[in-house]
Amino acid sequence: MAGRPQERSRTIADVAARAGVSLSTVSRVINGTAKVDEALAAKVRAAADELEYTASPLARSLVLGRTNTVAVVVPDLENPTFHGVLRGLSRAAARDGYHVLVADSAESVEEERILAVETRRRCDGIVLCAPRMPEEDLRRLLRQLDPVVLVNREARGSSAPAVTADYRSGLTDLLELLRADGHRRLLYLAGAPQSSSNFQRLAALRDFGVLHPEVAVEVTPCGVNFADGHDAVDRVLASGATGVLGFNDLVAMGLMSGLGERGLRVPDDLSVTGFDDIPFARYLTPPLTTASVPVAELGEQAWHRMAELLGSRTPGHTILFRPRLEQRGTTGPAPASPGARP
Amino acid sequence: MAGRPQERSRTIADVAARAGVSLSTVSRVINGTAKVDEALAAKVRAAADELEYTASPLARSLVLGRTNTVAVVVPDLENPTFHGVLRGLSRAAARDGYHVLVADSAESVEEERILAVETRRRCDGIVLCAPRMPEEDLRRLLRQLDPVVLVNREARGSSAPAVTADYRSGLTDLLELLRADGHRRLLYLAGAPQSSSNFQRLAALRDFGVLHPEVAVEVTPCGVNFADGHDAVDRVLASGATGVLGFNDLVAMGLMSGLGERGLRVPDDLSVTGFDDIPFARYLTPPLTTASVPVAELGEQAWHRMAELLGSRTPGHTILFRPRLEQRGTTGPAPASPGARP
DNA sequence: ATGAAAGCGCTAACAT
DNA sequence: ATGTTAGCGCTTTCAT
Repeated sequence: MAGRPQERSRTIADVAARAGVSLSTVSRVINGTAKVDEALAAKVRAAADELEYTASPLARSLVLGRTNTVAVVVPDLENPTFHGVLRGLSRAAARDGYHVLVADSAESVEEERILAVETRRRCDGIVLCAPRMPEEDLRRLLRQLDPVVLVNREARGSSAPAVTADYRSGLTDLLELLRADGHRRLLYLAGAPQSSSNFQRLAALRDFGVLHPEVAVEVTPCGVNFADGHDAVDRVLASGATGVLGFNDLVAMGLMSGLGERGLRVPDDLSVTGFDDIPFARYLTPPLTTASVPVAELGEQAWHRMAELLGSRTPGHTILFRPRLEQRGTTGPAPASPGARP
Repeated sequence: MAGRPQERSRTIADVAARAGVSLSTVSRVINGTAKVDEALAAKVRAAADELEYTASPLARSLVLGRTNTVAVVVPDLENPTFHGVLRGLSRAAARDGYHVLVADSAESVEEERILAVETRRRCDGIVLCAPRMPEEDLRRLLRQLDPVVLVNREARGSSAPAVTADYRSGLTDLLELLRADGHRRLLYLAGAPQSSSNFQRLAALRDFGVLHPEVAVEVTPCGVNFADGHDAVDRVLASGATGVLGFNDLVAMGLMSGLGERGLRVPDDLSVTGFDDIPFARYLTPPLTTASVPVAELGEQAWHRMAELLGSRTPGHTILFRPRLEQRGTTGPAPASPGARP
């Protein structure tokens, strides 16, 4: 004798009727917002249980002006970094009873703005990953989106808190490592030219150039994916560099794969570094030397900043994770005779 | 003379007042639901533009009984399979003007049920990935969740459409490949014992055992992660198998890493296969032989099934993607003397 | 073709 | 302590 599925879910009025009380009393009992006689309260709870009542989040949101939802806007759900951020954020938010909406702008900077604004209307705040948006556009957008937390970049002139990694110091560590290993010709495979984190890496390169004029550092545009790294192999070989810094782990892996196809050995012929320390990095053969960025923690901290904003507590400060150098198997002493290659 | 940020967003009443018309007229113009005099319509549009008005999705949802949102519930956002599903789903849904909510049950089967039911109230339908939920519980849950689309498993006795890969045939392909390469002792590293896709793989094992009694096939519990595969290396060596089938690519990679540490070579000493064909699989050294599952398409098709359900069109049929065998570098002829190992 | 008014399900004054 | 009522912002009868 299975009952047919309930056509429409129960409303607070059903519960009130069944318990023989007013709507407000039900509301008060459910939310514990005011004192209600224990006998009545019990009746209400019983009625609610019997009807399997739960309040409509929609109706509550409308009247409370609060959705208990935040959205995370990312340029590309394919990127391992955003997986981590999303995971960290989603779990942290869930612990505080918040839901998360995810919006993927599919790499389009145009879309990103529209998407963020539209999405904003369905939630209480935005966690924004917009690495390539020009800073001026970003500032304007941030005002529309408020409250908003930035991930992986900052915005000068805005009070929006950011949660990011210190890409500059991470790359500096990698550069110093290669220098200490005797490398004197280095090549950086650049990521998206407009992106904030690429910019920071270039800054590290400049600092390094000033500090160590004896080391030649070149830059070549490359990209952010495995395929980009793979395709860069010719330029890498032509450069004569003995140490190559990939924009990220994916690029480094792609390069290593291409190098392997050419019969070159890492780190014997060439040292290679990545960036991010994605889960597989340590398991490559050889394991990838990289700068480790705690992506899930980035997401978690992004939530904490957001929670502060939502609770109108003191706006949290921007927080920077310093990447940790992971010296593994793809870097080693510079080869004695860099020219001597197959 | 920058205006201060608008405190509250504009309502339809603001637009009506500014255009000198009634609320209904504004609504009709905005939604194109009825004929409105062109002159009036123009005034409304102008007013809406000037006020940067967009209707509150919340209020619309409440009155329309439709949120234009679907949720995807996954057991673990860390799993590469779900990344793909989420990506495919999110983009496909976005094309149809739908938003996506993501809920991560953090592996807890208990939570999963509560989470799904709770999340369901905030959206129009659920895309459910619940590989380990007992089938009876699942059936009950499906009724509460309706409409719902299942990913990566089916539920007998329920009309909920499913989108999944045919894990059984995928594993069969892998088994046949190893057999053709002369392997006569095989070992399967099992995933989560309760999981549907593990179950299907075991079915393939049984079929294969019947068909090819000359091949010995063992099963050992292992897991679903890199670390699980890595930790299985002792059991693998003890088994005397010359061909090992990892539950998935992660497990296979972990195993290969462990094998490497022991000085064993793949595929010379041992053949290894994965499952899924995650993005890195082809780039490992050697590239991983695996059964390719198009995860993003799984997500995309899940959306299409959901869209059918939401449009109350004929409920879509369950759809099965047949994994494609990717014969790459980790499999090869069985070694002449399987016992002769370091 | 347009407007007035009811109502989606809920909360929070405001009464009592 | 409990009930009555207004109202969140919108769509949709129902009149005109």
